[in-house]
Amino acid sequence: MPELPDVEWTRGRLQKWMRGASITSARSDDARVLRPRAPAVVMRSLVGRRIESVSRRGKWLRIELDHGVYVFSHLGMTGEWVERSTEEPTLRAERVRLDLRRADGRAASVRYLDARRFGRLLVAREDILEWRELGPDPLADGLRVSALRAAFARRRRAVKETLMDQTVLAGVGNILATEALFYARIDPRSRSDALSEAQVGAVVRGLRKAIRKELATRERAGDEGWTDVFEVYGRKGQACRRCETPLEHIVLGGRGTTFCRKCQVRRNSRVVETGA
DNA sequence: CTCTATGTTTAATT
DNA sequence: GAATTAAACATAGA
Repeated sequence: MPELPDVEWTRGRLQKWMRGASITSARSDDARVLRPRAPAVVMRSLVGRRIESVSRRGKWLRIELDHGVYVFSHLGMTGEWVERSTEEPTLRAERVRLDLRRADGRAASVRYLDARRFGRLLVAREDILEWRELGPDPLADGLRVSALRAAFARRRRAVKETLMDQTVLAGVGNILATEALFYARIDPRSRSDALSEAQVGAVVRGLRKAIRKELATRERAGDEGWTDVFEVYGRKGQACRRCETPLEHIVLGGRGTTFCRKCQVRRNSRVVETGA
């Protein structure tokens, strides 16, 4: 589930479920998700706290409790938060359970599910390093071409890898990077430091378009499931929607990467590589 | 059985 | 030391 649009959608739902409520019970025995601290210790620190707000930077969620306590949640690859009744038994892949008492006296139960357990849940009294090191968030801070171009210029990696670097931009994952580069008509293998101002501008517009599209898909779906329709992600071998050419699939930085070799032009600097 | 997966961290290598 | 690359993590689904 987890890129900026999914996490933002999750933030809204968590806030709706939790704001103003108090935690009556907190349970988890999952040492992996709660790493590096002991589950019982973490859970004990939550009982009795009231939830004030839920915020997000990049792919991190920050649930703000009273007494200056923060719960940081990262969804990893397969994490999700759901709301159930307190009677609902433990769900498949349920790792954390928070039972709540709302302002109106009603009880509710919010669960964190995560099959692969790449996600994390941390409790702290200040912002954690992973949160502080994040680059600008496209929604909270906006995207600025000049700043992004400067960050691009400092890296020699492929533009897709640079886009997914969370210290460059917070929240861009494999889907958003793949889709944005298709909209921008730039080959994902292009070195980020080879892009012109105009090309970085195209990447920024591509990111905005991809983010808006995914947020809209989620909003429209409400509580129902939805199917994301992508331009290129997950469409290896299928026809490019722009020129019908079969889409290419490569591995870049260890991640599957789909693109159109005809529409997406490679932008490389002319500087000769060092070495043989 | 094999391959792939919306992410990040860590060890190894250049 | 900085940068890059591969492997690891854990599980489900095609």
